[in-house]
Amino acid sequence: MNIEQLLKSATAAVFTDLFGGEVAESAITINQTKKEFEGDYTIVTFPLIKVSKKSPEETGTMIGEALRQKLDIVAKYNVVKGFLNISFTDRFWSERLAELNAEDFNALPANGKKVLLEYCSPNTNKPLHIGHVRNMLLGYSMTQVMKANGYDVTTVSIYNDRGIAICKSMAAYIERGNGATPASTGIKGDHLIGDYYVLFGQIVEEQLRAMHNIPADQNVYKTLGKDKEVAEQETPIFAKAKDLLLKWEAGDTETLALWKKMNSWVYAGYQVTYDMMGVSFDKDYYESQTYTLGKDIIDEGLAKGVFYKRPDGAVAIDLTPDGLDEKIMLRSDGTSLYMTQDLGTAQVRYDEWHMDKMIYVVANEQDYHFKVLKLCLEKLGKSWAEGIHHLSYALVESPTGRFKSREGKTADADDLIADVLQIAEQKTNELGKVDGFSEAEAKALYKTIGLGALKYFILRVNPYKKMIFNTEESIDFHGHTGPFIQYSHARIRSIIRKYASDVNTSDIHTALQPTERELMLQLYEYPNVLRSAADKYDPAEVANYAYNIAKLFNKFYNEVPILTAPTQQEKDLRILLSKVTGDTIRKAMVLLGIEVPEKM
RNA sequence: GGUCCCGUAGCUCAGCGGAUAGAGCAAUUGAUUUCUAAUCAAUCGGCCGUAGGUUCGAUUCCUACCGGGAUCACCA
Repeated sequence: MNIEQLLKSATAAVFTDLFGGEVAESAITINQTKKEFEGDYTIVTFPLIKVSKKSPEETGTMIGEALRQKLDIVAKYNVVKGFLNISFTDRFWSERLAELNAEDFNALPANGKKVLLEYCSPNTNKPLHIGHVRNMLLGYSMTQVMKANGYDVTTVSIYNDRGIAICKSMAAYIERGNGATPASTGIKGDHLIGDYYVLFGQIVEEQLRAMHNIPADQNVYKTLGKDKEVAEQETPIFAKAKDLLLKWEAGDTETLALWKKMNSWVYAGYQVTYDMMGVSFDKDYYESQTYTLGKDIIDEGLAKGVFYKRPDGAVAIDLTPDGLDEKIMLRSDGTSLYMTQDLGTAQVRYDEWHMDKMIYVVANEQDYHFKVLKLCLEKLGKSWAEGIHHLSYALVESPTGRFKSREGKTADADDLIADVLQIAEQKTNELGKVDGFSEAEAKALYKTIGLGALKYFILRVNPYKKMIFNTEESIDFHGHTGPFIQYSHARIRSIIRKYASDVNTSDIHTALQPTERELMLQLYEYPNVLRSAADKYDPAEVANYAYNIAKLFNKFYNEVPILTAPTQQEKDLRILLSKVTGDTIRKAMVLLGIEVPEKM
């Protein structure tokens, strides 16, 4: 039952009876009643007075009285200015509780729609950083949210495994690697390759210093008056990287072997991080296999007159009528661009999956790219293009500004995770929370809590807003945090364990305390939150909801005796309410990829 | 310069047409013979960037401006 819809229809019907005129249901706004007023739901009567021709108070009172008579679930009402506050009966809420327990609101029914969701998609020349963490959390959570909304979701990732970047790592490795491997150095594969990427930059600098006699205390690029990207091109090491790129493209066996070996180390390294984060993909794509895609689409676009060939031979599209610019689709030498590949890859994916929606979880610096991508596909007449959605997320910043890829340990995903786990362990021990736990159980708990803190800290922020990542705060376990919610769940489970007998799940009738009503009302909102999170592509809505439920429960827990309730009926009801609350917290947290412990 | 995104408490964030704008952190105080105090309750803290407009009603929608960021490559 959708209560708000029911109230709307009833209000519209009652309104016509009372005042004659019709009122559109869309003109009726229904909100949850604000805390400081009595009531469950509030009907705003201001918009209705034009037709009712009575004051807001009078209109509200008349509708309230009519609703009370018409619907036996309405216990009482009160009117404050243009607000009609409706209270449902205790019986009504008790029935909802039994209904919540019986129905599995974790998933809305399957809707037969297919979603392809791409996320993570790293460049294989460096380890994952905090931006990827936000990406993975959003991608994973969005996957769960869409599934819970009845979509059939397939997750994919595309590895940018070729190009000049990886060749730089390779060049540095050949120069100074001495055959190092992850096994020989004990360094995680992706970090090892990342180290050589960093080393490449250092070699460039060394060589430039030598070439131009720049003393060690002077900045190379400032002295040269050139950007790094320009200056590096004159160095031998860059020439080597470039040569590797050409050899790679020519299919040189030795180059390909090294490239494969180094990439395999990276993937093994990533896998460790993925496992820790709990993410996985149904299918991996590799740029080395897709980078030539899209030529067909270019031809198609030319044939359809959507694209045109410029005098210099490049293929372009004029998007100035759409407020954008002229965009090159294919280089004058006929080779692919990022856009070319993405057009091609999108088509290939559609041919394979026939998805209704394709969600790309990619940082907001690519907003323009995805706007162009979608627009091009639409102009090419691809009906499926409208299902494309760029889930854009903003930068994660450190309290002192932007995280630079090479400065500060906190930007690195693995370091971040390690920090959070270490602090979770320390704090959990300090509080004696693992007394009586086996070593394995304790370890599992540290992980649950540490990752819960990290994941929640990032997911609770709306994706398109840039967020400040403060390590101190991310591992805070008080207040609006993952561990607070986990703790609430553990408390609930503790009560259920102590209760020891089967929970009475029948429809229990007893007078309700205000906190009980409030909690029930919020629990009943769960499916709405699910829908909204999917519609807005925003897991933060689920995160904030879980917090609100946990907070309400703790209030209830402190105010009302559960196991020692005065009557059996009250006890039964409170146990059931606790159980449903715990279930709801768990379901919501599962959508965020956060585990919830039985004890902590 | 064009386009897009963001400006809400000291800090981190909710709210995005409705009532006296909410949480958490920080600061101060109180609650444990009682179901896990990683809890609860209370105090303190706001011209919702600024100025106009639309509306019965604007933090929320529109316009302009001011701050911050991104983007406008035959890079990815």
